[in-house]
Amino acid sequence: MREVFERDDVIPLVAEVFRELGYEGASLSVITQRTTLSKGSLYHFFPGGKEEMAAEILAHVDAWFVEEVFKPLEEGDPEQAIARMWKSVDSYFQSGRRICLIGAFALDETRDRFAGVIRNYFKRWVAALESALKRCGREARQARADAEETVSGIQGALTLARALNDKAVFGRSLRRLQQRLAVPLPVP
Amino acid sequence: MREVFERDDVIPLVAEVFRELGYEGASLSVITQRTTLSKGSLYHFFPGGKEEMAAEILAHVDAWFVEEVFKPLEEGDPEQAIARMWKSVDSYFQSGRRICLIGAFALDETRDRFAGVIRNYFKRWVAALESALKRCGREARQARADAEETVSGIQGALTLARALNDKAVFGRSLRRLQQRLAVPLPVP
DNA sequence: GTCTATACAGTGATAGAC
DNA sequence: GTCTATCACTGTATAGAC
Repeated sequence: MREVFERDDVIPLVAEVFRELGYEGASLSVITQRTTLSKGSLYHFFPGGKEEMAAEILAHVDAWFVEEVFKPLEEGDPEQAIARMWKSVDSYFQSGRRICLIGAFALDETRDRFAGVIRNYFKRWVAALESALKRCGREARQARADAEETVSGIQGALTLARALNDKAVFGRSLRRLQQRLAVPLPVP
Repeated sequence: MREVFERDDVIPLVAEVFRELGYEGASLSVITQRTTLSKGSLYHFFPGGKEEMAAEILAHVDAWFVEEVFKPLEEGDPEQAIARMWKSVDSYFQSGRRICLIGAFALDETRDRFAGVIRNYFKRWVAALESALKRCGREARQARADAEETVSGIQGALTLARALNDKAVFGRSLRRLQQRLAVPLPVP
C-alpha cells in the first residue's frame, strides 16, 4: 500500500512537529516518521529543506489568522468580529493544549530567520484588534493599549498553561481577557 | 595567557547561550566559543553534559527568583515585596531585551526534560504573589486570579516584545500590569 | 512522486597528555 | 583544570533507480 500526498497534506503534519519540538528540535528523521514520507519525498515538496518547510508553515498559519481573525476585525462588524476572535483562538490553540508556533519561534534565534513574518503577524493582530475596538467606540489610546494587552495576554496564557501543564489556566486567562475587552454598550 | 574558571563563572555564560538559541540550538561548539572553554573543560564541570548544564542553569535562575522575588512575597511586607518584584522583573529581563529561559523551555519538548523545575517555578511565583495580595487585603478569589494574570502577563509581554523586536512593548505591558495590581489602600 | 543509498558536516561525548 | 585528538552517531542534503 502506497499513499500519494499533495504538498498541502504535508504542511499541517510538519507544522505539528515544529510546534512540539521547535525549529532546531524538529529533525528530518522525526518529520519523516510523522509524515510517513521519506527524505527524498520531502525534498521533492520542499527543495529548500527545513527552512522552506518552516517558512511555508508560518505563511500557512498567518494566512489562516488573516482570513479567520484579522480581516473580520479590520472590516466586519467589530463586536461580532471580536466574539469570533475569542472562539477562533480557543479552538485554534485547542483550549491551551497547543502552543503558538509563531510565538515560540519568536523566543529563540529562530526569530532571526523569520523576523518579518513573525513581526507582521503580531503587528497586524494588534492593529486589527485596535481598529475593531475603536469602531466599538473606544477611545484611541485605550483601544491601542487594550489590543496590545490582549494579544500579549493570549501568548502569556499559552506559556503558563504549558508550563503548569494545566489547560484550565488557559481557559481562565482567556475568559478574564475577554471580560476586560467587553465594552459596555453606549447607553441609549 | 590562561584563565582558570570556577563552575559558577561558567553558568551565566552558558545560560545566555541557552536563552538565545534554545536547548537544541545551543550546541557545544557555540558554548565553547562563548565560554572560551574547551569541551574537555566543560565536561569537567558538567560530567552530565548539556543536560546537566541546563538543569544547573534552571536551578540557578530559580534560586535567584526564590531569594529575590518569591520569599519576599511570601514572608515580607506585601506591598514592599510587590514593588520589589516589579523592579526585579524589569531589571532581570533587561526591560524586555532578555527572554525568560524557563518560559521558553516550557514551550517545546524541552519541557518534558525539566517539567518539574518549570512547573514549580511558575507555581511558586503565582502562589507567592497570591499570598502577598491577600495580605494586602484582597479577596481570596480575586487574589488568585490577579496573581495568575500577572505572571501570565509578564510572559506574554516578553514574547510580544521579542516578536515585535520592540522593548517599549515590554515597558508598557509591565506598567499596565503593575497599575492593575496596585490596590487602593483601605480608606481609613 | 516515491523510494534507497549515500555524502559529509556537525553533534554530543570520551580519553589521555600536559 | 585545561587542552587536543578522536569517537560513534545524527544532522541536513543530494543522486539516481523505480
